[in-house]
Amino acid sequence: MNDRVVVVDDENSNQRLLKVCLSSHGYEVVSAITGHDALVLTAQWQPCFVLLDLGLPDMDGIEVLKRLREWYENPILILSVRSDEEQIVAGLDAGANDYVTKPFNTSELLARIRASLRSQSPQKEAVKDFQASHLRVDFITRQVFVKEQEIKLTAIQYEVLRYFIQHAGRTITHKQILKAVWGPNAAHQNQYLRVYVNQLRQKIEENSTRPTLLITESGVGYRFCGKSDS
Amino acid sequence: MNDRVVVVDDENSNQRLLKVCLSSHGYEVVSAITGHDALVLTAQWQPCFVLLDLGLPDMDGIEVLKRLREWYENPILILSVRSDEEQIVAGLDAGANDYVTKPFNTSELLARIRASLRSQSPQKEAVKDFQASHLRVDFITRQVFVKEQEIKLTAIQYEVLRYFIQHAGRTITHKQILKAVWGPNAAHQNQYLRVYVNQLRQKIEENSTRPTLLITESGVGYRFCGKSDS
DNA sequence: TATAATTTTAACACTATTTTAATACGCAAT
DNA sequence: ATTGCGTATTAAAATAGTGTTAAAATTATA
Repeated sequence: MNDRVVVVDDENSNQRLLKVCLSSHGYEVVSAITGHDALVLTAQWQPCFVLLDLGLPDMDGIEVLKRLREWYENPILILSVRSDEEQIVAGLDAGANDYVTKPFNTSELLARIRASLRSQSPQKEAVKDFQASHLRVDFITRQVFVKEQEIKLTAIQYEVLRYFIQHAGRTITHKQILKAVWGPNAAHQNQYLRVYVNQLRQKIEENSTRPTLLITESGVGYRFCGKSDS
Repeated sequence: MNDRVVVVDDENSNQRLLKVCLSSHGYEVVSAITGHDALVLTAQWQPCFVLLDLGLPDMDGIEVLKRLREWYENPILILSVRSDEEQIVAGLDAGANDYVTKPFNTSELLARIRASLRSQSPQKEAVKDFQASHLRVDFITRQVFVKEQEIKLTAIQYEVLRYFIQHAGRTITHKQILKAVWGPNAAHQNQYLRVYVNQLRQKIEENSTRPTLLITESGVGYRFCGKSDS
């Protein structure tokens, strides 16, 4: 989850206040002055939420909100001087997650942002699962199965396997995987790899002396063969 | 998508007002007067959201909210006479989706309800208990049974067990559970975990030296094995 | 305030994993 | 066939992680 935010407000003083407040809490703030800018910036910047003032120079704020909601699914919080019921209902029904009236209390605003972010349905995670021939890896539960029989891997064994699977199909140099798993200082410890590749083969290959998944590319590195069936 | 609602408020006039207001908009309302009732009714009635007044006769409202959030995932909106920042932040951070101060405007309340329901699209059935082999946990009463014999857990022991059960099947890193139970500052206190996992094993495992439920994933964390039978 | 219960800290025994080292293997070039 | 190089295999040594217990500190309760 990123920390980017788009703040839409045409008053400079508000922009400054919000920017200070949000960035001091770890958010990366980008400001938009007009409704048009709000739409473009949100599309480009892909923020984790949007703070939207309804009083804009070029467009109706509610209209901007509706246009955003056509494709933007993260929280949108309205910040507005108007506290009348009609406007609040219109804002919420147009797709806002919350409506905060100005002047607002910053700690309340931050809490409302946290609440909105929390209630968001969990994002689709990247690759959850890998399956090829007799091997299955569940990256969520961290379980590895060979022929539907769970096998136990140590922390490093799992990391090595995960790296290979994530780069399945391409040859990975010794240096690459050593850096990825052991860190940059271990980039030349090729022996580590020999040991661990061997351990993995014992566990995941049908015949570890004739590997079909974890192939040696002599002088270069290793290559994990097998596309995920899923 | 059901239309059931639990309204928690100890004042009769508020109860009547909310009941009229909500039922005229298609909701089926059930009322709770006390915090205890709120927990039991929410478990039984499985509402699509809860309206919670914080001033209750038997328990602290925030405490009720936290207890609900241990297993209830649908929206909870706070209705309260207290409009101070401190209380609002506490309520939202305890897991509320919104905080509306009394006296409230009914159409705004309804709009905020719609917004909360919208943002949490797939409704979730509350998991009120867990049962596997010889272990049973009732999340509402916080009772734990081993072979139908109730055992007593301390507050932290219960929190640790609850976190593991609610993430059953997946490997939980030390950091994850430390953050969840002790807070972000304790993310590195692995020793806490060793002690508490050991205590739990003594209480819930048939043979604590050969655990079958709370498995060690060396170098990573722990994994709670066992799917709920229910 | 005294007492009990719980949480935190610390010490030590034990286990698992990682690293190192020694040796064997396979293949290509001479 | 022999040499040389990179790789595979194995096991012992070193390290890191875990289990266990109990005392100290803290918090809750009477």
